[in-house]
Formats: sequence, structure tokens, C-alpha cells
Amino acid sequence: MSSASERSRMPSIRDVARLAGVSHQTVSRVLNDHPSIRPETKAKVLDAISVLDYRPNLAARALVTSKSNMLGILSATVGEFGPTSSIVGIEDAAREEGYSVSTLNLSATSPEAIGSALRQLAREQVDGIVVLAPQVRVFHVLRGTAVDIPFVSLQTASGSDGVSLSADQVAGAKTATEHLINLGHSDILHLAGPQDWIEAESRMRGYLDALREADLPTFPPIRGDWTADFGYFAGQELSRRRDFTAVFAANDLMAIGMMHGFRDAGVRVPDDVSVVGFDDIPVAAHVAPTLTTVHQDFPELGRRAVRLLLAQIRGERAPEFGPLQTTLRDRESSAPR
Amino acid sequence: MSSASERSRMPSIRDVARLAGVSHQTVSRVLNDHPSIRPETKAKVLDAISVLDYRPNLAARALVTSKSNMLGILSATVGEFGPTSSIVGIEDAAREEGYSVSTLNLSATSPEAIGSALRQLAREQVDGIVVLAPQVRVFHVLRGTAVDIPFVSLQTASGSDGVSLSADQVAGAKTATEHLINLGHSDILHLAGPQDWIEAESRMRGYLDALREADLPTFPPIRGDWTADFGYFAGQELSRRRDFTAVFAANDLMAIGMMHGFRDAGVRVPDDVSVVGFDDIPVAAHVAPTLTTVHQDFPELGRRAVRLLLAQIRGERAPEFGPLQTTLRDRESSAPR
DNA sequence: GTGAGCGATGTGACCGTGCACATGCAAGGA
DNA sequence: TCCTTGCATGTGCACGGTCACATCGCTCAC
Repeated sequence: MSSASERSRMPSIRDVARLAGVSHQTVSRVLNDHPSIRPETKAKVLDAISVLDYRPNLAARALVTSKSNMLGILSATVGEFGPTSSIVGIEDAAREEGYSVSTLNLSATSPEAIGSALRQLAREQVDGIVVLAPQVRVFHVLRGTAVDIPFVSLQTASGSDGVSLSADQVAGAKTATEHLINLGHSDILHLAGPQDWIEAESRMRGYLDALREADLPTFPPIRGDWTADFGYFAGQELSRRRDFTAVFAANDLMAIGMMHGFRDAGVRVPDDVSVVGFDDIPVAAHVAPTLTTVHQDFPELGRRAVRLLLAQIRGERAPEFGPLQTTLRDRESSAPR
Repeated sequence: MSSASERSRMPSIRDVARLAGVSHQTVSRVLNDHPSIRPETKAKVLDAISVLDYRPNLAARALVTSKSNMLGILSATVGEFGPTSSIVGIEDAAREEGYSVSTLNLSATSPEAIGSALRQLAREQVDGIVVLAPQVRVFHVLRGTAVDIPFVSLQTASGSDGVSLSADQVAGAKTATEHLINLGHSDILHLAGPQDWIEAESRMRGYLDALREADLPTFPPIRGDWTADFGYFAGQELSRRRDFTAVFAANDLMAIGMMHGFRDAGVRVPDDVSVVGFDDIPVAAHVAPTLTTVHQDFPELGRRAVRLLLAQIRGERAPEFGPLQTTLRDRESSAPR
């Protein structure tokens, strides 16, 4: 009820110092828990802090230390399930370590857009950047840009020398394809992601590896755009062909759309064609037929990214964790030949 | 190739001033485009800026102005499609206005958790907060907290005096229910969201309004938790009852799960039971049967939130936009009685 | 006894901006 | 002509922290 606009000024460390009867520097030492502080002095200071409801001004700290305690997320994904889940993991891990998180969504992935996004993040003085931009070309821009902020990427580029990590996409895709092979399928198509995407390439490689090892014929992949709508279109088109009995789709959305396309064209899943997806989005277990797919732990991926990035920032040795395992979820959409 | 760790110091406005032969204050004026600056002076300064590749230090600016040019997002949603899409809209709009965005995910919605999240955001000196925490109780904490940072909420609380906005959930839910009524259904169940959620209440109200106006019987709603898994469970349970011919689910995920439950129990959709969802998530158009649902423009909602928030921050009059329209997407899951 | 060493604390400068105020100069009205 | 007014610019300080260095008292070894 009383005036809310009174706000004389937020208390500073000097106010705290005055109240506690010490110097401002002593207060600063308490805040950064410096070793040589007498316990009773510390108590006095902490007392004054809570009396005044003092909170350190992060801008001032950032100014003098030129560290912002903030991580940036550079995201070039529209808001799909996977990346979004990873972002949650990133934020949690970052907050746990005392970092705040500034997100920047890329609408375009042109070099200019990426460059300006990076500069923006640099202006904000983020201490490090997590890149969720799975396009190969983003990598080139990142390497080329002279902004020397530490960064990690959630996706592994093929011959990546930089720090990055990822679930083992190749292995996951290989497992998925082998699953179809074990069911007796020998003519297996691949509905791939866009050419430029790292994950699309990895998943395709896994598919090709599995077929090659089994001495089965490979088909030129159909290039999709990750969307269910494209999957639908592809399903309708494919229904005209009858030279295959199974399809491995590079993500669940396309798989689900494709099943719809098949359905509309009179092709039955799994009776006529088996379908396997990738990601295990929440609805995958509930669509009709339920979708066989490859599960991966997106939040954990995000958490690992943060740990890696912080090690880099602090100059510590990078923690070595093996590739994140993926697991096959065997459901109704895949059946024996 | 050359040393990257040389970094003597970033250029400051004084460096720019020296190079341009003016005072640092003149540089500052150019940066904030102050009216009384001679064009040629401005040109000289801009020249020096680009030569030095100068970038303003946001921390220093934040320190002196005690404005951070940063908005906070307080999100208590796990990463579902709707809120996530809105966040994209928020970020775009914010960046467009020159604000950066700091996201904070709430894992728990206890008053303590909310309080500490708010304080964290306050420490970061965000100029305003967009709240994506549709739980009623979050509102109470927000009102109660003494942090006087402007905020808007993406969801409208029933008798909300504070600034907030939302798609017209009640109208959308009413339309959905009326759609079922028009198809000839008279016994319509509602699979609701959790009790505490604002949107759950609004959608239930729309459902009840429609039934009341049509003089049809209402049933006690089934309380769900938004997840497809719960929907599946509910579908199986409901299959034992035969006192209804249609269900309006409070979101698509539950609707899809429920259709799965029905399917497993031998109940056919839409032959035996019609189903309508809410949100229009990307797979809704592709599941079997395709799901009739209510579409809403999540990104636009986020953009509006930012415009409202900025008006509040700048002390301008709040832009008045009517409730965001929702549209019914009539698909296969609903059929005449 | 005396100086080195260390623990506990204080002092002043500095980080890069914006703000309040001062200054100089040209234009315009009395 | 002189004073006012307004434009264009400069000067110094404040913002709220941290850092480097100084200070002071005490212990300990020679």
C-alpha cells in the first residue's frame, strides 16, 4: 500500500561496510569468501548484509572483472522437441554453476546473421557460448569469426577439431537400421534430413554403414526438411514405388507424417511397410501405429555441454565422457518381413 | 594464425574520442544519438568507431544507468510445444527492440523456488519479466513479492488486475465444444488439465459454458496432467464407461494419448467416440485419425507480451489488442453422432 | 632482541559509461 | 549594443564493485 517508487538507492558494499563497522574491501572479501577473514568479522558482515537486504550488483562486478557469469545459447532450431529439451538441460546446469543464460534465436542461418548474432552475444560479454546450430555452414562461420569466446557445439561435425559432443547419432541410426535388417527387411529406404545438417549426415551414415555391413543394397536417400508435412508428402510419393519394405526416417516428425501419407495412399504400416524414426518425441509412443524409434537423452546432452564449456572457460582439462548412448524403442510400426 | 591471446584491452569511448579528436562525452552522445551533434562531428566519431572496431560495454552502461536492456523469462513449463513457441516469439520481439533475453526455468513451483528465481532475475537487473508460469499459485507469489520489476504474464488469471494477456482460451474451448454439439453429440466429457493451471480452468469454463447454453448435461471433468501418457490411461479407463459419445481434451498431447488408449481398448475414433484437442501441435494433423483441435498463434502471443512489457517499462500507455483469436481445425477425429 | 613472515584489514585507484554542469560561440530581440 | 537563448561541445564525478598495495600486530626462528 505504501509508495513503491520511493527506492532511494540499492545498498552497496559500502553501506554494508559502514553498518558492520569494517571497510568495503572486507565486505568484498566476505562475498568472495576469501580465506583470511576472522569468523566473527564475517558474521558481522553477513549480519549487515541480511539487515540491509543487500544484493551484489552484477553489472558492477562484470565491469571490473570483465566476466559476466553468463552463458549464451546460440540456437538455429525452430523450436523442435530435441533442441528445446537440450536447452532445458543447459539452463539447469548453468544455473547450478551460478551462471545465467542468455538465449539468442537465429531465424536465418546466413553467415551475416550468424556473425551479427555472435557479435551481439559478445557485446553482452557472455563468458561462453553453447551452439545449437546443427548446420555445417554455421561451423565454418564460427571458426572464421574472430570473436574468441569459448564455445561448444551440441553437434559433432565430421572432422571437428574444436570441442563438441553429441549423442552417438551414427551408432543410433545404425542400430535402427539393423533392427529392420534383423526383422528380415532387405530393401530399406532412408528419409534423410536436409543436406546441410550435421545430424542428418550422421544418421545417414549409420544407415549406410548398417546396410553395407549386411551386404544389402542402398538407395539414394530422400532429402526431407524434418517436418511432418514433408513426411506426408514423401509417404504419398513413395506409395507409388514398391521396391522397398521398410523406411528409416531421420526424425520422428517425418516418420509420423510419412505414416499418414502411407495411410492415405492405402499402404499399411507395419503390414506393408515398416517404419522407424529417430528422437522418441513424447507422442511417438501413442500414434497409430506406435512408432519404433531411437531414444536419446537431450537434457543430459545439454548438461554435458555446459560442463565442457565451463571446463574450457576455467582452463581446466575437459571432462571426458563417452558418446551418449542411444536406445532403440521397439514399437508397433516395425514388424517382421 | 597470429596470436589470439594478445588482447591488450578493448577500446573504450575514450580511445574513440582520442582518435576522433573529440571528448568522450561527444562519443557517448553519438552512441545515444543525441540531437545536437554536428553531422561532420558525428561522421568523424563513427569513423573512429569502425576503425577501432569499438563496441559499447553493456556492463558499464548497465552500471551507470541501472538499466540492463535485458528481459527475463520466467518459465515453469517443461518444454512443451506451446510455451516453447511463445518463447521464440518473445525473443524475436525483444531482440528487435534491442533487448536481450535471459531465460530461467523453474523446475519446482514452490513459493520458495519462485521467490529465489525472481531474486535471481532481479540480481541480473532485468528491466522486465515475462512470466510463462500458468499456475495460479505463481501469481500469488508474484503479487506478494516485493521485487518491483515490471512483469507481464502470458496467461490471464481470472480476476487479474495486473497486466496480462492470452489467447482467448475460454472462447476457443467453447468453440471446440460447440463443434461437437453441432455434430449431434449430447454427452460430452472433458479431459481437463491440472487444477492449479489457469489455462486448464479457462478451457474447462469454455466447455461448461457451451454445454450450459445448449442445455446439455455436464460431467465432472477428469483431471489430467497434460501428458500423453495420462491421456492413454484415461482412454483405457473411459472405455469401460459408455455414457458419452465425445471427449474434449484440454490439450493435444492428452487427446492423442487418449485415442491410443481407446484404440487399445477397442473403442473406435471417431466411429464410437469423437475427440477434440487443443493447441494444434505439429503432429496433430498427421496422427491417425488426424486430430480436430483448436489452433492458437503462440509466437504472436509472445510478441504481444513483449510489446506490453516494454510499454510498461517505458511508462507508455499499454497497447490495447483484443484477445488473440483461436481457430478450429476440423479433422478426422470428430464426426457426426 | 630483531627482523622475517603471515594473517587480518584498510586505502586508493580503476573498470567504461552516462549525467549534471560549465563553457564557448552564434543568432536574435530589445 | 548588450543580454538572452540555444546549440555544440568539454569537464569532472558517480555508479558499485575488484585489485594491487600498504598497514598493523603477532608469532617464530636465529
